[in-house]
Amino acid sequence: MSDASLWTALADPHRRAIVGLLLERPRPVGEIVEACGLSQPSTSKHLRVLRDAGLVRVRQDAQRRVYALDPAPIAELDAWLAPYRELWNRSLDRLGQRLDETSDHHDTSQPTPKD
Amino acid sequence: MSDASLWTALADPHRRAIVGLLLERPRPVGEIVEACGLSQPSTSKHLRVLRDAGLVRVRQDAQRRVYALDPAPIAELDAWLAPYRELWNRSLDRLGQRLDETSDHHDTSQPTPKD
DNA sequence: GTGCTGTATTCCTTGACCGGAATATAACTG
DNA sequence: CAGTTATATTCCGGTCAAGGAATACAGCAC
Repeated sequence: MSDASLWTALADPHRRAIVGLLLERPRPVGEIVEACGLSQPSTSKHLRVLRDAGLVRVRQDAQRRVYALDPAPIAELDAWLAPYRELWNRSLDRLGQRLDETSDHHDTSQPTPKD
Repeated sequence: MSDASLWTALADPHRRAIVGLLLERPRPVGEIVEACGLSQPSTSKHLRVLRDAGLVRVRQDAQRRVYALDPAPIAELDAWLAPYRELWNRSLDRLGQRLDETSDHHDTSQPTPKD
C-alpha cells in the first residue's frame, strides 16, 4: 500500500521540498506553506499524500498540526536501492582501475579479484 | 533535466520492473517486452522515458537494440537519500536503547518527563 | 455561545501520462 | 531492389493528478 504510493509521493518536486524541510526539523503547516510558496490547500493536499505514503506523521499542538518525517519508508527506498548500489560500486571499481594506471592507488572497500 | 525526470521515471511500476530486469543483465527490447507482458510500443515508450532520465543506455546490435543500466543516476538517488539515512540510523539507535532497557527490567513504559 | 486562527476537504478545470492501434524507420536477407 | 525483422513514433481516448477558489472543520479566546 505505502509501497506503491511511496515513489509517486516522492515523484513530485514540491513534496520532495516538503520532505527536505521536515528533515531539518518538524514544522507546522503554516511554516511549510510559507517556505514552499504554495497555497495552504495545496500544501495540505501534498501533506495528505505524504501521510498516506507513510512518509510523515502529524502531532496536534493546539490549533496547529506539526508534521514530522517518518524514517521508515526511507529505509524501504534504501533497501530497493541496495542492489543498484552494488552495480554502481562495480562501475566505480572499473573507473578506479583505469585511474590507477595514471595516478596512485585508490583503495575501494571491495577487494578486487585480479585475474 | 534528468534530475527532475529521474524520480518520475522511477515512479512507474512498469519502469521499475524494466530497471529490475536490466539489473540482472543487458537485454534487447524483445526480451523486455516478453518479460514485462507489455506491448512492444508501450515498452519502447517506457524505455524512452528511462533513456531521457539517463537511467539506461542503448547499444545497437544488428536490428536489435540492447538496453543496459547506467548506474550514475542511481548514485544521484543514493546521494539524495543519504541525509535521510542518517535520520533512520538515529531512530534505530533510539529503538535499540529502548529495547536495551526493556530487556533488563520487563517494563514497556519509557521514562516520560511529565510537565 | 460568538469570533478567530489554523488546517483539511470538496469542486472544478486543465494538463500530463498510459495503453492500444496503426504507422514509420532502420537494419539485415536474398 | 523487395521483403522481413526489430524497434520507434504518432495519434487517440481514457484516466489521473495538480492547483485555485470556496468552503468546512477543529481548537482556542472571550
